[in-house]
Amino acid sequence: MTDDVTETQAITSPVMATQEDDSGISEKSKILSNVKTEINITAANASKTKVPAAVSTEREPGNSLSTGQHRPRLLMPAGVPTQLGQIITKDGVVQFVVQQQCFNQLPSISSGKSFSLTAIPVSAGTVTLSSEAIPNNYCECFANGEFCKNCNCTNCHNNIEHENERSRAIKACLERNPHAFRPKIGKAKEGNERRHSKGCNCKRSGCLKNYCECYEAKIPCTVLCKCTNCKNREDCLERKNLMQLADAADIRVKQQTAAKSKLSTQIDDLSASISAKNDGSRLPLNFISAEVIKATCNCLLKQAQESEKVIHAVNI
DNA sequence: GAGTTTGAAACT
DNA sequence: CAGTTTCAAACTC
Ligand SMILES: [Zn+2]
Ligand SMILES: [Zn+2]
Ligand SMILES: [Zn+2]
Repeated sequence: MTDDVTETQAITSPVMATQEDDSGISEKSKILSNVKTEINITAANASKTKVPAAVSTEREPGNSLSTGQHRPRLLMPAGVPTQLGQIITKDGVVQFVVQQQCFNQLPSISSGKSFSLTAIPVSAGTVTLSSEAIPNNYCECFANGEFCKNCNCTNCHNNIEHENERSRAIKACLERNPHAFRPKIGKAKEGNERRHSKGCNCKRSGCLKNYCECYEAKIPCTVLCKCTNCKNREDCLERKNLMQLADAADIRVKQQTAAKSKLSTQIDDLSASISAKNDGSRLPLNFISAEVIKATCNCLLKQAQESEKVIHAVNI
């Protein structure tokens, strides 16, 4: 019963007492932070929940290197509070502020909006929360401005059934941070090149791995970047080589795919011809003869040789 | 799949 | 503004 969901007014008065003006979340955040430090929560439990994010989702149709899957990189907008999952004491009970799932939104305390609480009994001193007691309030689907698809969020409201609620949440996020939901990396505007709006701060990747937001977006580092040992500047040889290699790999993949489909059709033709020869009275097995095996082997050999050629070309 | 590396965002 | 912490994605084996 201790995990029950209770109602809002359980929140301690100190939180309410301080501020009535609607001026800002930052005030609330401060207050909540103070509460947090008082409780002395172990670090692992203080689940900071991240907030709507401008995600660099611009995905250029043509250049799907490797998987083509872009990590939905979080470019956290400043000015958006991150105090979801706050823990508040009351009568020896730790309460965890939960919010409507998947809206990446700060529960509004002073406005008295209703949200649920998970209550966990606590002895004095440090508190340990089980991880399942901490709901995941951050949802990447929402951050992407999308409806929830295959995320394992519970009690999800980020769907068409809750359209009103959802658009309210979006609006609220945009009010706090006008840049929320806005892809911060690329705008391929005519004339000027697209670039990272803030630049990266890479130290160890040389900006040649997807850890680097610039590299991930396939753009060179700029003067805005504060990276060390950068090998992703416009004029950098390493960058150019890598790009070349990537292109070559891309070509290779395409050619292999083409070869595969060719082989596949050839096999289909073969089996069709077998069927044609088989007038119904005899088993097809009889026609897997030396002739057929030879033809198949030739196909495979041809494909192998082509792949070899391509790999050779790449290595030059 | 487990374990490590990495850097953005948050926080101080 | 710099140093620290956090944490999930990228990466490695
Ligand atoms: Zn970088
Ligand atoms: Zn950069
Ligand atoms: Zn760089």
